[in-house]
Amino acid sequence: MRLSTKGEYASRAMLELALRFAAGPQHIRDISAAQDIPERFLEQILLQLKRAGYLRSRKGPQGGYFLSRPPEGISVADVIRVMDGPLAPIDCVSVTAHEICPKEDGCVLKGLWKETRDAIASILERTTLADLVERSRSSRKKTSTRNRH
Amino acid sequence: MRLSTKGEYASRAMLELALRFAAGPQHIRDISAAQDIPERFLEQILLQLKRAGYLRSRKGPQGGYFLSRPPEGISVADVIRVMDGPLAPIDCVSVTAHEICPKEDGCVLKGLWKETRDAIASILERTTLADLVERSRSSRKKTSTRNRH
DNA sequence: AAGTTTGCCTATTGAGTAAGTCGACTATTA
DNA sequence: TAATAGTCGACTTACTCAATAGGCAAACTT
Repeated sequence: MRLSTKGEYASRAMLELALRFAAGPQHIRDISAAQDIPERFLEQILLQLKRAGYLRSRKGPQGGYFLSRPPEGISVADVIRVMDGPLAPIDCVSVTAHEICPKEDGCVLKGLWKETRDAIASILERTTLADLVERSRSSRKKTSTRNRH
Repeated sequence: MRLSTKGEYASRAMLELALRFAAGPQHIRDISAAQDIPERFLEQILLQLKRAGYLRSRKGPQGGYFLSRPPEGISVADVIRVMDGPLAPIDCVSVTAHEICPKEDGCVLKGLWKETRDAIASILERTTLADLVERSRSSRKKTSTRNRH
């Protein structure tokens, strides 16, 4: 039940972009540095997220990446599905990659996998980047009040 | 968030063994046939589950595998952990493979992964092989009354 | 217009894992 | 003692993951 490194990096990068949403385009290099993600690897990840429609970009100096819509409109599930595919533990219970199970009869395990899928999806779908930003800001306030820019 | 084939096969095999728990040792071959799992592959899986303490075996004619304790005492989480390792999406929130996160401060995502892990674990830990057997029997009764042996 | 900055795209690599196969060995029982 | 069945380790094949690299295209600067 593992999340790929790519999926984790993508989540972190999107969070970073959500945190700086108001500040306009962000360079790959800066996101890479802020979140400690290999630059060339991050490049591919952002590109993938762009192709999926969650990011837009601008070239040249003052260029960079930015969310294609406000953080409220993008869930963690959206991000992970782009990077890692369906959330379901196995395909026969996936909503996005539904595949007919040859063993239709009394496959009790199928019910269990579906339950699992729904539990995962319900958490990741209702959690938006805006939620993460909010949590991030409130936890930062509690621990220390440093405002690095 | 994928379950490996091995994890799925293991679950199916254990369910099969739970269904036939009263009948004594079951041959690899029969489990393989009943659940449509490659025989030599299943061999390894059962061996692994044996080493983990969930199965016992007997050699020679009338030999085979059987659960080391009643189906109530083995959860699906137990089985999957043997085959695929920790249930957690990433190691820093795993109970079994806990690893210190270098980015301690305000890692909001960590909270989310933990929530996800707990949701998965709660389902798979409370579901025992006995539960699956029960569900299997009641659903079999509903759809048809064929009793293949 | 030239040059710099930045993202865009494709290919490649190296490591590791996943899924499955194989051959020989050992214990049990008829 | 022959047949049955599990045990063990090695091997294979294909694929995926994580990352790197090279050149291209757009945009901004001077």
